[in-house]
Amino acid sequence: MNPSAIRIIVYEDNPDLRESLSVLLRGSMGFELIGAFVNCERIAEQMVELHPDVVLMDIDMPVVNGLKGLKMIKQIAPQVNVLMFTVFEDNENIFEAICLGAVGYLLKRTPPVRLLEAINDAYHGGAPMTSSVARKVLQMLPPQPRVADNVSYKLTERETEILNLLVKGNSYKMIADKCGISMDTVRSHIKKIYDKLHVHSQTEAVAKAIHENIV
Amino acid sequence: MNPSAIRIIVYEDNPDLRESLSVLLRGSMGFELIGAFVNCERIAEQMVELHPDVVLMDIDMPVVNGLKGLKMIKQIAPQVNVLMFTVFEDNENIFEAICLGAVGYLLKRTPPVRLLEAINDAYHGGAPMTSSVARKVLQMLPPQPRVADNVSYKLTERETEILNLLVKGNSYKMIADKCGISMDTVRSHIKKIYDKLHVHSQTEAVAKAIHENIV
DNA sequence: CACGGTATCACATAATGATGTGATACCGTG
DNA sequence: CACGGTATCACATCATTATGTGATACCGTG
Repeated sequence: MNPSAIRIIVYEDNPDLRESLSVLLRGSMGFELIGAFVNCERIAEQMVELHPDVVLMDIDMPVVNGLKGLKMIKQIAPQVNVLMFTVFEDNENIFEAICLGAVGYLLKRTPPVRLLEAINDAYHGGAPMTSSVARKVLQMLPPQPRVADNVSYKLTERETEILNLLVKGNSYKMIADKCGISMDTVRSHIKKIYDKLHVHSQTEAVAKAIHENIV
Repeated sequence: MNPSAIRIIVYEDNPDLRESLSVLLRGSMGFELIGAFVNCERIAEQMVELHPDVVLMDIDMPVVNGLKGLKMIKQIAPQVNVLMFTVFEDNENIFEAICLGAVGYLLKRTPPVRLLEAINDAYHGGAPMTSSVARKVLQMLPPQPRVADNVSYKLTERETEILNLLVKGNSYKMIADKCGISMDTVRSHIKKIYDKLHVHSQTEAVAKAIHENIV
């Protein structure tokens, strides 16, 4: 066993592919295959006993599929870098896998050299994925991550500040203290905020602020 | 001019790098360099006159930087695939660029072959980026699309219902009406909700509810 | 059946919030 | 310099919320 090599476990139900991967990994410097399994049934034990650095995880497997396997890994050994490895390039699986904490998403048609690079990247804190997967990930990003927020309601700086403090649960008195102004002034600002947001209570203002503005 | 080649414009202020890129692109089959400029000053005209398929955009340029250039491209010719090309790998720029619609983010240390692949990917609908950039993009994704909500706080049905009404801006009186119970009962429920959520005001409860629970 | 959890209501008090009116002061723009 | 916008404060009043204590009733489980 090579102490400096990246410790890898493969989950893959296809015997041929599993064998090819094994051969590839065993034959490559810096990589050490410490396990290759047909499915994720005993994944929990395998994680604690073998403590891999990187897991190569097929998605479409019988009994316990790769997404469930991923979920289990993240519960038991969240530090493990899991690379999804699949023929499918459909949004649903990609989305799921990313949300569950997979670090990368490779297609099975990835050439061997790239595969090794990807494992290496994953181990060193990267998130290897094909450019087509990356495009799908980009599409998952919220359309325009909040650029124009309070602007639409034209809150002044002070008002924005106070609204933020409100959202964090501060009372008038606490806001007055934190801002170094009197409670009456706080009242005055909040009244103006209500006018601008078209609300009539803290609760509504806070809900609206969280849904549409800052925070 | 090769009609089937990918039409590329490069924006790069460093003369050496610009020259290397030009040589690389001119010498490669399937790629056609249709322009290489020092900055984005005349980017609008260049877009309409040259209609590139892919733009390779340096970020750190004098006068008009790459992010501004990207923004202008997206206004004038949003279909153009813009690849950011930079030495920096800092979150702020990546975030900005992705939000503004850049299709990929390459580091200047990318080997030439990869660069050509990336341009090709970008042209064919991919989003080429280094694995380290991809990791940063993943971190931009919302943590976990809320699966376990009020369950964690073990609110009863009634309490959940009332909390929802609170979030929508209802007063005690309105809630009493809508639920057909007395205000005192509403008070009683809300008190219990506060206990369970560990808060002491409507505002905090609403903020917490929106951030962690239903709604 | 006794017990714990839920839902309901009542009474009481203190704290906080909502709204109104009005005033002073600073700042930048036309 | 006058004006509009912003920020500040004061006084006043009414409404709403927060908290506490206690009671009744229903329901399901052990």
